[in-house]
Amino acid sequence: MAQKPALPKGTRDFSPELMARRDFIFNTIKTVFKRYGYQPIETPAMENLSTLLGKYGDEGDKLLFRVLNSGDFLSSVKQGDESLTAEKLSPQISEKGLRYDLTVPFARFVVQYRNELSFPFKRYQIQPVWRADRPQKGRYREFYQCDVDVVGSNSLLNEAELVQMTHDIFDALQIKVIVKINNRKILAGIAEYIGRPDALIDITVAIDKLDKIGIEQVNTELITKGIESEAIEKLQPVLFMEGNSREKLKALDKIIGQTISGSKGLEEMNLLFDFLEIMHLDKIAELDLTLARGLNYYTGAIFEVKALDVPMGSICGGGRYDDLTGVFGMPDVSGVGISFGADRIYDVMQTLNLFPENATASTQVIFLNFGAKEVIYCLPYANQLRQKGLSAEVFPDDAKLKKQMKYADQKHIPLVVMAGETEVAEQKFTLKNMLSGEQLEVAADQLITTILKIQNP
RNA sequence: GUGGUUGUAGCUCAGCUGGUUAGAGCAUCAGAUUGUGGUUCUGAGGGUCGCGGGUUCGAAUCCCGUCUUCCACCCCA
Repeated sequence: MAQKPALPKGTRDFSPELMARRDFIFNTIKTVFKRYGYQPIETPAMENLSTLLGKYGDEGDKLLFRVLNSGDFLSSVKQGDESLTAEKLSPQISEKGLRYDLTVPFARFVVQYRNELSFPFKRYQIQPVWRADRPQKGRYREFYQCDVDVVGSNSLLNEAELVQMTHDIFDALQIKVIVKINNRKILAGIAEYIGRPDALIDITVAIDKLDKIGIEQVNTELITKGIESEAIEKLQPVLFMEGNSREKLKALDKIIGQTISGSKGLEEMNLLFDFLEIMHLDKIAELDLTLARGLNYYTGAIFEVKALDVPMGSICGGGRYDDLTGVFGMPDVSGVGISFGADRIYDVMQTLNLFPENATASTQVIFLNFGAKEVIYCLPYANQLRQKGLSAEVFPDDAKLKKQMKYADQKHIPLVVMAGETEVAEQKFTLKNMLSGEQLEVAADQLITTILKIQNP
């Protein structure tokens, strides 16, 4: 019985054409990562739920894909008197989950191999992650992240380097971006200043929506979260703050300069912008106090990158986490990193038509098949081309020339080599340029040099 | 998780207030062209109308459920 082929919700296939473009993105990103001394690692698609749960907040826990235990996973389930809920059943039948991001598995990795790594440890990691979210524009259930992180260094130079790599990558991809930067310590200082340090998360999440829903709705949300009106009143000058990054930092100093975390955060940001100015990166980076970022583990700088010419969620995000390795038993190791969302970058480049034309070309030369004897005549020459570094193929079947030509045409193969009875007898080949349609005859011993000349003029 | 939306050939879509045998374009394959693609002409194949149930003499069409698509919220790359 034939079944309809289909994919799980929110997942996609990638054809050769798509892969050529995706590889273009991955290669660009990788090249930059390596240029700054980062080394690749990979971790499994699955992690134990114990390493995943509780790292991303309640929302994140809900979005984790859980993997059922193998075998008769129900046999050991203990059912009490109370009714069975998914929440109670889940830990009994599932102990593994698909990774939700690359940062937490990396933290696990660092702790596990701490004695073999030399710090600061700089790694990059390009792998898919899974989230059981509802798919929509730019949001998938399986997508690739390209993470760069450095752990074991507190220096703000690392933050500056991440911004610089971000600049290099999007410059190479020709996407115009703005890097928004904020600092959790500043946010904490603000929460402290208005007298609600406990409500940091609620406050930042509400502020994060400022440019989306406006000041009044933000204030409404703060009220529903139980923030007193005097506190909201004290918050207003921060929300209305204007000027460039430096001016904002200066103005903030008057407001939260006295708070412990606030002053620390301001100090960090001033130093970071010093670096960015020296590196001439202050044009693409800006301080954005409304940037909150949900991931719970960030403690210092936070980043988000948005494409300027396309309305789309962030294509890149990251920040500093002072104690992510702490939960795995390795305290006081600070890390900072950023993650590039390859799939969203793809969507941005697709809408802006930024992919280079020749990204799909693969085979450079094809030998048509005129029959058994003729193929034997061609085979050594195809091999010689491959040894010279050209990609060459020989059509496997003795099909009609029309079909073989059509194959070459649709695969965008620029050069076709033909050898039938006549060519074999006269020890030559017929070369056809598929772009111009021109044909020329070449002596067999001249074939390789002629093709090389055409391919690398 | 909440609200809305979509589903007809491989793809993009027509298909009227329910009424004979569900259509088009593109794509595929074959031929015109026995050693020549991208243009043209001719022909052919391809459908449980997402799936399940209901209403009806009769359902692609109306109703319910379910899955899927896309969108908004939540959250996020």
